[in-house]
Amino acid sequence: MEIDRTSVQRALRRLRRTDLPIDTFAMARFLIGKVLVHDVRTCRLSARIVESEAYPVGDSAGHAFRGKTPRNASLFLEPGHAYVYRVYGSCFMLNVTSEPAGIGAGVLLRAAQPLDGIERMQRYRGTERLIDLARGPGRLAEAMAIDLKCDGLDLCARGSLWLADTGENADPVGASPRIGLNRERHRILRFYERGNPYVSGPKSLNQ
DNA sequence: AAGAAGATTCGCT
DNA sequence: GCGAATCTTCTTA
Repeated sequence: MEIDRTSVQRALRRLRRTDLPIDTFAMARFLIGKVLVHDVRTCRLSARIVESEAYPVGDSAGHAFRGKTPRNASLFLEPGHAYVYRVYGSCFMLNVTSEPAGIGAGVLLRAAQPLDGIERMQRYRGTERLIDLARGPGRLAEAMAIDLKCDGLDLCARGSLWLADTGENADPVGASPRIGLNRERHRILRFYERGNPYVSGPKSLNQ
């Protein structure tokens, strides 16, 4: 039977820190099929994560590569914290930290399938098109009301921004080089749910 | 002090 | 497909 992913009657189990892998590669795969939830006032925004990118230790494209600074400090928190930064003047990127405290690494959330709060997301995004609400990291952040206020939040605390497991079986996960990078462009560090139309990037990367 | 680059998006051709 | 928008951070191109 087809699983209904549009119903608000959805079983969302809050992920605890002990549920998370303590490894950047494993975290990037693990997050595919999980749900990102942001409770803003009385409205719940939620979306199923369908695409991620790993920025592991030693990656010269990673923001932690040259050590800890005020901007990237959140990357050095325990696994399951949010690292949010602004790029190109107007876009926010949401990452989930993925290594033990003191080690800077994370996973970028690149695309998601909207579940709850779709009307609100449409307003934030300025478009009705479901497929475009969170397809791309900047769009995902805008749809989910993620900005610098979310930087450093613990996604495993009882806060408004959290991760959930639906209990559904994960679909097959594909891998490819990352998108939009010059450094380390050869590495296979992007993960996506195969065949999911909410995944971003060119078709050639989504086989 | 100034300039380039950047984990992107949107609108136009 | 291409280029502008937009602004913070890091480098000295």
